[in-house]
Amino acid sequence: MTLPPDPAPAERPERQRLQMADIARIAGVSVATVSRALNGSQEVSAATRQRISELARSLNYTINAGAKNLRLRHNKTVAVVIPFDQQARLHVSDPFFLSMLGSLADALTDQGYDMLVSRVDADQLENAARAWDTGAALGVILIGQWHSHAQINAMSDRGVPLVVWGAQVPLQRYCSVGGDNVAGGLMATRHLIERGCRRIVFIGDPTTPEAAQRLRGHQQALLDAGLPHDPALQLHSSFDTGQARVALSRLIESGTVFDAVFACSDVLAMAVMQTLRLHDREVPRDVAVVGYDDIEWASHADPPLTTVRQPVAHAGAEIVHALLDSVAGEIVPPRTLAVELVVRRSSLR
Amino acid sequence: MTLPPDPAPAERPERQRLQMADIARIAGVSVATVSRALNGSQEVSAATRQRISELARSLNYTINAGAKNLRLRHNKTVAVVIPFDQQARLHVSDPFFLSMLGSLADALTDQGYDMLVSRVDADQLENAARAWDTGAALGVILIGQWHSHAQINAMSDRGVPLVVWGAQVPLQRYCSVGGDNVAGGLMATRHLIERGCRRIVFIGDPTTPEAAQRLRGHQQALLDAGLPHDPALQLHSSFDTGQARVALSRLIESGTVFDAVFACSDVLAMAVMQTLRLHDREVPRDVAVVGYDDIEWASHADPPLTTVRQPVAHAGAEIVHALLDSVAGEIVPPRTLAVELVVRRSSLR
DNA sequence: CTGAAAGCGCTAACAA
DNA sequence: TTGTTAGCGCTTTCAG
Repeated sequence: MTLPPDPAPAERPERQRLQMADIARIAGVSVATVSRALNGSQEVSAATRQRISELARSLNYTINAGAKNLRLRHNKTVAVVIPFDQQARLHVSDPFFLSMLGSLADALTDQGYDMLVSRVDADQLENAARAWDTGAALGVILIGQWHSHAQINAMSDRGVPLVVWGAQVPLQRYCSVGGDNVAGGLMATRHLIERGCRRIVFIGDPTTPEAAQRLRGHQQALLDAGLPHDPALQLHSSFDTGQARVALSRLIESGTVFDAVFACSDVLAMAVMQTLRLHDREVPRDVAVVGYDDIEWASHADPPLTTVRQPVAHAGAEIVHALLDSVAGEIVPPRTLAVELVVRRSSLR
Repeated sequence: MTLPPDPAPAERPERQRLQMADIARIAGVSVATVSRALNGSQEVSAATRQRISELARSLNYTINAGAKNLRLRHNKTVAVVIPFDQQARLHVSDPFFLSMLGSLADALTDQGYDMLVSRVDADQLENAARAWDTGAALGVILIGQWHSHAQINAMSDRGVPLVVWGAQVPLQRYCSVGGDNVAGGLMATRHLIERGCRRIVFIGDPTTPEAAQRLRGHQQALLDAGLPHDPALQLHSSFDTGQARVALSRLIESGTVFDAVFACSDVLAMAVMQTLRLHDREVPRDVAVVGYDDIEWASHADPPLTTVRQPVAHAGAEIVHALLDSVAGEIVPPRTLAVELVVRRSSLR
């Protein structure tokens, strides 16, 4: 009337891993005592606690997290999902996202949480909650909101604890943490104007909230300086550098005059600089260039790239914090982090 | 004599997530039936199976993975650990490692596995097995072996299912999957020699197994061509570009003559090209440069970088395969993957 | 201070 | 075909 599913002693799938009962037996105590000892309970005598801890350590025994979580009805892992846009071809490979991942890993590790990473097609963002639905993670961090605003709202409404790195947008019912994109765009363009640039190309994909805000800042800076906004100078390009190259080449070939480019990411800026060189435009003499993100490569570029620095290291901690709070049931307001203009040679003319 | 730890109905930590019992109640069947239905058992009538599946889907219910794993005594997540060397300052941020991560994510997802990512200090690599010890993961993938050969052997001896991306070295008791570093070094240097280079600088850290093998290939190529091996041309630099810059600058300032550089990574090669430019050496006219990895940036560099391509996409699948096999108890032999020289402008003189 | 026993959410004999 | 029930590895009341 039971189910000893281990009749043949040769059939066990993944034995060898010891469990609490094993070390209890070896130590000659009950599992309850081992549990208490390993969890540092004061109820157990210091001596046995010590003895059991050492035994466990020497045997490389660690409490089975799954069972513990099940019993305690909680868990210590958070899901980080990288939306992966087929079209934009922006995979995990953008250095900015990579560094974000690193930053999150650090913040999570600091707090004793594990990080479950997955990529999900940006068109099916509802899959992002899978790790939560299955109980594998206590919450979800989304890197970038892309075009999925509505789906994210839906997940949030369903009660999925959720924080997204991205822009703060109207009607958002989830917590976002992001850089101050409007200020970033403003700073970048204002700087260019101060360096004497008058016809500044903007390149990015304003259908994403972040780029849209950067564009807004850009336009504001033009307005502030009394400069006209020429639509011909606004180049649409997703984060894919191929598009950027084509768009910029076309612009140059069309004979349109411009003396600066503000790109929505450093990767884009790199493509811009290469394209300019291809067309014998020298940076910064002929065209000043400003990027966005301040990835490590930016300072080593040739010429070193002026860019808007996103507070990546800080962001990781901030995001994790927000998620943990929202798991605890708090209503966490969106947060906008200050960004900073880092001036290097690419914009000095 | 029991433990209803939910006396106050307002105290429950993270309720709201439904469980099998809930949907069983709603569907008016037993949990066993739900379980069977959701697992696609043939024992349950097609009608109820359908009904229950739809109910679950509409309620966003998903089987709790932790409980299922506990009961089934297995799990579907693998740990990917990125050794993180304080000294080499090589974090997750090297694009090569990033793309490796992406490749693993894809391969794992394809097979229905989750990916738990952690960084561990390369000096305390024994922590890499934590996810396995706690039962959180069924195996561990290590990206790079660095200097921790012995510790990896130890983990493997302990029975931790383990695959490392890296070089195949003598006395290794774990499975490694890696590019053919000797061949890579050979191809790179032979190519340089064919282009007429005679004094070729090698830059890398030969205390890591991978770089050591690339150096071996490099030396072999020199030997094959009857060229002398000048120790002065062998520059030690970890993957940190700062070291590379300093070392190369010194070499130049010392007046040592050279006409090519073979760098152990593309990131290093980038630093090399910048340093050369700083010293008014033109690439490839004055100095030909070959890198290693073929990260995305390489083809967009200025000039585009000749490099040894590592089969990243393929590697992810290969590694996952090896790990799964070794979890299944097979003895998986190390595997060396073919690499390929991609000739671009940086070496054409 | 320690042990016995119940049960976290699930699966699979076994019985009906 | 479906329900009943035991138990995966752990924590924690309650009794000793």
